[in-house]
Parts: sequence; C-alpha cells; structure tokens
Amino acid sequence: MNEMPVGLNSRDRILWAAATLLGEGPGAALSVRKVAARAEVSTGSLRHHFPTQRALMDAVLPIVYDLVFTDDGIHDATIPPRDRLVAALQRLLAPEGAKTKPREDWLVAVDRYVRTEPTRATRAEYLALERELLRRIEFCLGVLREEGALAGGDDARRARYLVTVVTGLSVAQAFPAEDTRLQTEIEVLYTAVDYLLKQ
Amino acid sequence: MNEMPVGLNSRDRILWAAATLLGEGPGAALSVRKVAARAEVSTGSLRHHFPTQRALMDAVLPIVYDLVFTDDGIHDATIPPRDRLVAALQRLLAPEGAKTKPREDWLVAVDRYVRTEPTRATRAEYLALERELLRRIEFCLGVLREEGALAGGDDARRARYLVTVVTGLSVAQAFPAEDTRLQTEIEVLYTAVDYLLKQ
DNA sequence: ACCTGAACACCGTTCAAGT
DNA sequence: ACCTGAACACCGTTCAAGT
Repeated sequence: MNEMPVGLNSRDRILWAAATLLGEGPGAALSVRKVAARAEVSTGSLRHHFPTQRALMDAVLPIVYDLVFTDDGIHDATIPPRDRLVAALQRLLAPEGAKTKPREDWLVAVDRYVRTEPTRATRAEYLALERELLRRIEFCLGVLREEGALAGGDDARRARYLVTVVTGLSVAQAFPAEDTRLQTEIEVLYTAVDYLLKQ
Repeated sequence: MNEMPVGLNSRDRILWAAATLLGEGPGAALSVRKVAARAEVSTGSLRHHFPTQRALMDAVLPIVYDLVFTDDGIHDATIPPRDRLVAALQRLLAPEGAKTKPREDWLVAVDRYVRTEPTRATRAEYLALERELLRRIEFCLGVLREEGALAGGDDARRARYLVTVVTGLSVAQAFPAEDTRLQTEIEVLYTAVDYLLKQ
C-alpha cells in the first residue's frame, strides 16, 4: 500500500490520491469520497480545488500520462521499430506538454469545422492540420524505412491509414470509455502497426 | 408524445419504454426509474426481467439497430472475404436507409456524450452503443472464421481495432476533406482488412 | 413466475458555516 | 482563500412480501 508523501498541500494531496487510485487496476474508478478519503480531505475541499469530477480527471490524466510516456526518440535503434512507432503515434494522440484536453479539443474542433458550414479559410486550416499530422507520421515511417524495418509499399497510403487509426483513438479519448481504455488503445496501436512492419 | 401500444406484456412494455427513451434526443438517458415509470411497471419488475441495466441495454440496442440495418450480406460466398468485410464496415459507416448525414450525426453525438457532463446513465448508454457495434463486427469476423478465411487470433481484439478504424473514417466524413475522400476511405478500409485475412 | 415498493449503498454537487 | 460535513437529488441493486 502506498503511503501518502508528507508536506503536500491539499490540492497536491488530492492529485496524488487520484493518481494512485487510477493506478490500481481496472474497476478502481475515481469517486469523490474515495479520492477525498485517501487525500484525507473533505469532499467540500475537493470541490473547492476541482469544481467537477471532470476537472479533477483533466488535471490528473496528464500527470499519469507523463509518468508513462517520457521517451521521444523515433531514432533510438535500441528499441524495436514497432515500439518506437507506437510510441510516436501515442505522442500524437497526447502531445508532450499538452495543456489541452481531448474533450475540449473535440468540442472546439467540432464547433469550428463541423457545426458551421466551413468557409474556404477554415476548410484550408483543417486540411493543413491534417497534412501536418500526415507529415509527422510519414517522417516516422521514413526513419524506419531507412533502417529496412519497413516492407516495400506506399508510405503515403500507410500514413493515411495510421492517421485514421489515431483519429479513431482520439475519439475514444473524448467519449465515455471503460476503465481499460488505455490498455485497449495500446492494443489497437500495436495491431495497426504490426501490419506495416516486416516480421 | 408517443402513446404506449396496448396489449403488451411487462417485458415488452419495458423494451418499448427503453427504446422510445433512447429516441428522445440529448439528455434522455436510461435510468431504472424513468424506464419503469414509462413502462408503468415497478423497478422490481424491471429487475426481474432484466437483472442489470447492462442486460436491459444489451436487449434494447439490437432492437433499435435492427429497425435501421438489414442483412449484412456477409454470407455471400461468391464475393471474396475481404470485399465482404469492407462492404460490411462501409455499411456501418453509412447505414442503408440512413436519413441523417455524418455531420449531423456527429453534432448530436458530441452534444450528447462529450459537451454535457456525461452522467452515469449517458455513459452507460454510449458504452452499450459501442458494444453493439463491436458485436456486429465480431459477428462478421465469426462468419469469415467459419469459412477459414481468418487467421488464428483474438477476434475481440480485432473487432476493437476495426471499430477504431471505422470511427476514424466517420470523423473524416464529418470534417472537411479533399475531394479524394471516398477513394481514401476505401483504401484505408482495404489496408485495415487485408491485415486480418489470410493471404 | 411475475410483480410490488421500500431499503440499501452508492454517486456528484451544493451550500451554510467555520478558520 | 481554504476547508468542513451535512443535505440534496439522483443512481443501480437487493429483497421480503404479495398474487
């Protein structure tokens, strides 16, 4: 059992409590009272620092993610190509210093590019964003190709395919999900990536 | 306002109540008491026929879906497996008698499951929808497996992977796109599907 | 077997009251 | 500003009791 670090203020105790609860396997969901109890804080105090459960989640998740995904080298040849590619895609999914949250990102994106009839300008803007995503993925594929880890074929087509998978996963991040979301996400990425690599 | 059909037994009244509640726009989620009230039945009776909310959801969704979708054509052995699977996925992407368009569907879905704080009920509702999608894809995979067209492996995992791809494509349908969208869509589907099938 | 409705153990949020 | 804890309006599930 984890001991609570000493000397933390209430807000950090709450974050610590929520993070450790999340780290306790499936079924260990965040409830107000559980988090408050572990943080040794009242529910009122919890609500003072985090007005809704979503606000709490949005504060905790980036912390948990950053603990898991640190490395960022697609060039690191000591790591198997498939792991590097998966890690790269995961970073696209949840950028390094992201203050943005998947839900808000989706709301903004939908309002901007779907709700209103897109003007020429917003349309171009979205297509540019999409191209940038494709560019990043194609770059990663290029690195792996130079190592000979990639079978012959159309990398542009593969990049479009991977962008689709990443997009599908980012939807899953914004919509409700089971507690096993992160595990499913990794599984799907490996399934998608293994197809492209030589075995 | 819908009138309840006469002459239904309790179980069917419950199913009718749940189905009509699902059809009532954002914010109308399934709770035990709401369904029981509309069905003019006690919560205990509801629980007698459907021991959990999940059981209720899993009973209602196929009914709602079957009102929209007809046969998948997944059994037609005169067509190559990959083409049948791609066709089935394409049908999930744009249902046969669909009156709604991708853009509107996305707006409704985002409003219902992302914009507003998801309650336990709307959350359960979305997860049940997702399960129904998985169920249908797993069914298609099962048919192909019986024909020996599928390599050994975890079909549940494959279904999650295909759901992700389909979701990614449905996003592309709602957001701005180049005019080559349809071609890209088919390309991506074949790329995703070919991985799963024996060659 | 089918049904009732109270009771139980939760949930997230609000708020008057304290420091 | 920070914190408390009771109260509120929900939720899904259980169960003794009826028909």
